[in-house]
Amino acid sequence: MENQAGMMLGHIGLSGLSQEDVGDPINMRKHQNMGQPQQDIGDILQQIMTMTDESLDEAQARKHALNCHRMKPALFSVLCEMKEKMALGIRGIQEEDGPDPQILRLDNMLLAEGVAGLEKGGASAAAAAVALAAGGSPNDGSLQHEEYREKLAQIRQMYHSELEKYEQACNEFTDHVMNLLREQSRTRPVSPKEIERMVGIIHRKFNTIQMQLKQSTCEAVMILRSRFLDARRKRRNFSKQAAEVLNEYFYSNLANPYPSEEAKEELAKKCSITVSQVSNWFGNKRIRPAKGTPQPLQTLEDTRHHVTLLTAGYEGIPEVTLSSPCCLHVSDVRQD
DNA sequence: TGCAATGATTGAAC
DNA sequence: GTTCAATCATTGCA
Repeated sequence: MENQAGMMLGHIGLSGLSQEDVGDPINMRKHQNMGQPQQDIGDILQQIMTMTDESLDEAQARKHALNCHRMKPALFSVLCEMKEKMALGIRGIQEEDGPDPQILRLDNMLLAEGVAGLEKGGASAAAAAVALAAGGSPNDGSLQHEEYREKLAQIRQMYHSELEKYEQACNEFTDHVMNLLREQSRTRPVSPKEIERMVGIIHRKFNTIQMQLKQSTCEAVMILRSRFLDARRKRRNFSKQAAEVLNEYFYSNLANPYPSEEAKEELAKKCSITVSQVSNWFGNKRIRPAKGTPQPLQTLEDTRHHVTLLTAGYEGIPEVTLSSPCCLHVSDVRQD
């Protein structure tokens, strides 16, 4: 032990210092290589090394004496400095600055999904978006919409409660470590900078845990989202009334069954479906040959042929003069 | 249960 | 961007 103390003294360059020099770190550095053993410092270290062999009371008394020793601050200051230079400098390089881009990405995603940030708006908007994507109207208050919102709220609640727990644990642990280090700094060289660095390390560790929480929350939201988006294939037939409205438009515009954007919007409103559903319906209707219903006539010749077929076998029907393609129903022709 | 009807999706063409 | 054509997947009926 004594040898170790001697080695330590030599190692940290405390040999050859006067009392005044040791009291003043600047002067101490000046004399670091001067070779004369310094009795006071030696005594202190000697006492530290032998303290473990003493009884608790004796040790406490000695500890107190050491704490009050006039050379103690100087010794700790030098030890801290050496420690800083030898060990902690390497860690300093690894310290990162600025927010982690991955955390930023996760934060943005959670914000967009309505999990992070204020509940109003975000969650509802996300739910509405999913409802729309699933083919429903955002205003229809469908069960799916409600269910999605409910599940999202559950995820949100769990996320916030876990986040709160982590933050609380982080603060508690940081306080604990800081108090511990402050306490220990009375008996071993722990500089405020080292405490600060330790706090940084703890925060980074907790940030990593937080990132994992954010990541798993994002995954949960994605799974939920895909589950509800997959429900899009679970189609519902349009109501009879909606089908009637769409058919009416289609057959009234057989010559040009391509509703304008405005017409689509109006039809969508009338049928309580989305514009894209209207587009889908017309797209399907145009290419699918309807049984027993007239199809769009592309040319004037087609229309004339159609009229000829419809009027065949009927007498007294005036000749129809056509200047453009159109569509006639049997009921249009069979009249007195 | 099989099958036709039908809403939705996808990829190519424009 | 829209439209078409092929296809998928579900619904509803006999």
